[in-house]
Amino acid sequence: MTDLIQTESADSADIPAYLKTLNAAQRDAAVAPDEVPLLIIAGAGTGKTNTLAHRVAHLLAQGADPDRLLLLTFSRRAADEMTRRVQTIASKVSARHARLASGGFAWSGTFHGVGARLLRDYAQRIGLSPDFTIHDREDSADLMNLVRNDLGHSGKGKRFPLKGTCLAIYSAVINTQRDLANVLQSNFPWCAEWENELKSLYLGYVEAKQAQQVLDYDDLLLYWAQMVGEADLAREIGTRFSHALVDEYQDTNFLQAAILRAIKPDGRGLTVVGDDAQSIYSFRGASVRNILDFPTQFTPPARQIALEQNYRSTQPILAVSNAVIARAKERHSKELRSERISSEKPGLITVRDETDQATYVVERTLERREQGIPLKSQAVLFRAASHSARLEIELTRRNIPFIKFGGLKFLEARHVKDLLAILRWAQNLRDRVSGFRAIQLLPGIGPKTAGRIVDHLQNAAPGCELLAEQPVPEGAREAWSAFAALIEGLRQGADTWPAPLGSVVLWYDAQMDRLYEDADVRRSDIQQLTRIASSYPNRERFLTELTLDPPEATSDEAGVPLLDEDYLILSTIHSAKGKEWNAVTVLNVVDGCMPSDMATGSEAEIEEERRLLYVAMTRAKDHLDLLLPQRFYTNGPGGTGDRHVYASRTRFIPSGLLNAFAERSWPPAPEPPGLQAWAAQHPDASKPPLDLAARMRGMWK
DNA sequence: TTCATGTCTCTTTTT
DNA sequence: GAGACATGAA
Repeated sequence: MTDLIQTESADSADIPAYLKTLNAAQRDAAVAPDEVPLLIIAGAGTGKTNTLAHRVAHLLAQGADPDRLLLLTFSRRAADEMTRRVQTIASKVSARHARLASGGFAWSGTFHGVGARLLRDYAQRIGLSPDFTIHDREDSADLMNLVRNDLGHSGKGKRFPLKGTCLAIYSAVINTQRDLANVLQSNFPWCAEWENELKSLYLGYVEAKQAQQVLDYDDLLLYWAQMVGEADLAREIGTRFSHALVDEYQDTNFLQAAILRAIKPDGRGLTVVGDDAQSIYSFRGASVRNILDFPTQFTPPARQIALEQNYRSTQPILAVSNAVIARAKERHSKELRSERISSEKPGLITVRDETDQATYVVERTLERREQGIPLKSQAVLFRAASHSARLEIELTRRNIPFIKFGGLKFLEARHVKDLLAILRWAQNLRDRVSGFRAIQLLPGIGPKTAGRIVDHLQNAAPGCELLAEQPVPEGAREAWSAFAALIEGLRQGADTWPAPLGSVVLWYDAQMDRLYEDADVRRSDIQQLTRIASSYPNRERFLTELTLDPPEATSDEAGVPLLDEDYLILSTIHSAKGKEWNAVTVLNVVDGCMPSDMATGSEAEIEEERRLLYVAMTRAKDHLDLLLPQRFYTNGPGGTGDRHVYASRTRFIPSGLLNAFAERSWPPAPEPPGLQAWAAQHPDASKPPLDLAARMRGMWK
């Protein structure tokens, strides 16, 4: 007894103050020696990111240099969260580190973002121009389309895969590092007949990117992986970073794992954190194998620490979540525990259709706000961005502010892309995608003329691109001169910012009424873009960083609500990972949405959908509602938009699980009209309201 | 060659 | 409800 107390007090005396808030397993993970690679298997809500942040704090306390820490994760939202938490906790280690609270950790971010920075640093040594531009998915698809047309793959008898599909296949090949035939057969069987054409298309695509000094998202990883495939560079980059810590490791793909192995071949200084039950990104090449096989990839093998104490959710919420994931086919068995007692079962609410669903959510949300739960602590989650459309209408109608994460981005709007294309083209006249798009904004100029101009410029010697002399049809000459002058002005004023933006907006504004019927709605987006642009120091930074770090939330109003304003969170489940809210509502928990109709092809896909539901449910701290519209509308093939299907409860919640939920219908079924109700309203009535039998008899009297 | 119009197909999740 | 593609008029 005495012994025990002594040990305990001795222990707690040894524990530095900044680690005292952790439990034993978390602390083990935080202070584990860095000579051996470390794998932290952490269930939902077990303080995963918090533990990672404390490990960073511990490394700093032991003298690590914050500029030599590589902190990586997959999604931007997770990266922001990780960076923020690490900064907060690391700044508490000592006065010396207090400055880390605001900034610091230069190498913290998404794989793609950090990759882009490293590639710029080493560009010259790997034959890359340091001012390469980065194409987002749409730009990449457009370039793919240009090449596709050049090769004559479009419009000949049988339909060739669309540009987006071509890019998706290409991306799958890169990220999984499998060969084309293999990927086609397993993921895109309906395109298998085009294998040869696709191969030549991809060669053309790669050549086009190189000619224009453009990288796409996948290149950021591919070039990085190739770069550290060279022993010299691998060593150099490996020693540049004393430690590499990766959050959400279950979402990494083959390339990302290869990068880590290359810079930390013996695993020294390497820490990865993840949860195989939350792997939801296999559609872009993520592989659970990365986390399952991690320990054995090193000698000595990685140390493994599991975190199973859940601090987030109440017991009843965790119970149903555990039950949902327990039915998964293959998983790292672990049972999360919670000590948060509650008598409130998660709700399973049946509503008639999506309109009722929206009304219910709004009323319930307001009710909860009355009970003291601010809107910001409530979230509505859904499988696909479009599922919240009706809810958004209802929220707007009732003047309830909200922010939506995921789905169609601001940057994907056509008019925003137009404006960016002008700026990008001015930055790099060889950028055919931007030029092709920008030039066609002029009246009287179509694809043919634009293509010709773009070709001319590509072949012109650098510095000799004479815009005013480009061949344009007579009718467009005047408009072209004005446009050429605008571009020249932009090129000369490349180092002033954001002043030149004004002239572009002015020019574009004049074109908008001709281009768009709803020009006024789009104008407010242009205003917002101007505001965002002004916050960057120069044009180059604006254009390169916007692709990797675009404004991630959209709201009904132009401009993000003020920070002190309260607003409801709407988010796709994918974008919700790593987050938590007091009250969580999940929309459309029906077969067809969860699992999505698009993802029922293979068992692996269905299993991922199950994990997706698990991720959604485990975001909730105190209140969880799953909504089951009895029918929902689809824009299915042949349908005109108002086709609806009758839906049934998701297969992931079988009947055996129902008693763990509080089942309700909404709106509540009306009291059956009849005597009882009537009698209740007329307690003194002795006669029925209408005695039909007496009337029948009376007809014959 | 551009531009307006009609028909057909496809519709997820993120960097 | 949008994008790809075809068709025909200017």
